[in-house]
Amino acid sequence: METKRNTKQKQIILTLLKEADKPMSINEIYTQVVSQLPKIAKSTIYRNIDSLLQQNLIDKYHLNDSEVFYRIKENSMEHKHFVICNECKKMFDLPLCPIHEIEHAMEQEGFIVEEHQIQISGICKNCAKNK
Amino acid sequence: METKRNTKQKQIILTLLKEADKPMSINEIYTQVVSQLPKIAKSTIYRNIDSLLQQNLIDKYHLNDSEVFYRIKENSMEHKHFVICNECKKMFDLPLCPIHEIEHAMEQEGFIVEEHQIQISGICKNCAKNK
DNA sequence: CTTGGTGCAAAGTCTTTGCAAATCA
DNA sequence: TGATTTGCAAAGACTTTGCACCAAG
Repeated sequence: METKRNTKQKQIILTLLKEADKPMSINEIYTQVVSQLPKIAKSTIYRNIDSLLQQNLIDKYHLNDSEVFYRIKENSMEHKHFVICNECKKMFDLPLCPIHEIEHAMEQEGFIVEEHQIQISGICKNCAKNK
Repeated sequence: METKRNTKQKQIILTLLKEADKPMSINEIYTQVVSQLPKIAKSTIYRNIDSLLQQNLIDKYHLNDSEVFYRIKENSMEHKHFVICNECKKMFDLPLCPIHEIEHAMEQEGFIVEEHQIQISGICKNCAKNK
């Protein structure tokens, strides 16, 4: 089994994702990290993100139809989904997760659910107001 | 307002998606269409898919973490989601949609839901059996 | 006819990979 | 020290665009 080293680059990325606690794109991550580590390569971001995905420390999301986001995993007790505003692109927590009941129904039919994601988009309160 | 022509290429793509009635990737679409129209360019597929999305005749999905799929829209009465098997990559219909109740809750908080998608993946009955 | 669509090739994006040098353990 | 990770540059994969020609309305 391969060993995962704890490099400065990886620590910074992980800390960033922890403190953001919201989904971030590769570019957002890169821009932030560059300010602390000016010489970091984008490929290092990609490689560390892959590594963190393998280590199950982060999740991957498609929150709108073209961008990929990554977010720190919760204490496994907290289960979170997100909603994105099509106007301001801000993300909001989804207050509840309606999948579990469905999972139950599906597992009775023999399908083993491993992962699920929900994507909801629309217009947030604030943007709706300013229209 | 721009006019949308009904070209042979577009008709073939639309018919293909209608008959498949499951999400297809650009490559799947291309491979199928080429057998009927050997000279078609992949860019024509992309452009027609964009056009069909604009016309609201098809939907775009990310059903696994890297591929994009397109599927014909239902008679607007039928509202469908899909489940994908991580083993055989087959897709199955999701029997019900649990989003509407959430939408309601969200709209009471001022968020206007425009779109939603659900992605569930796991192991289907058949693949689980063969393990 | 007139305008939008097509095929082709080239250009853009985003992501991955090869490699020598650097760094962690 | 020994092996993984880094930065850089180059290669890949996927998607978009420019343009001359074609075809739908």
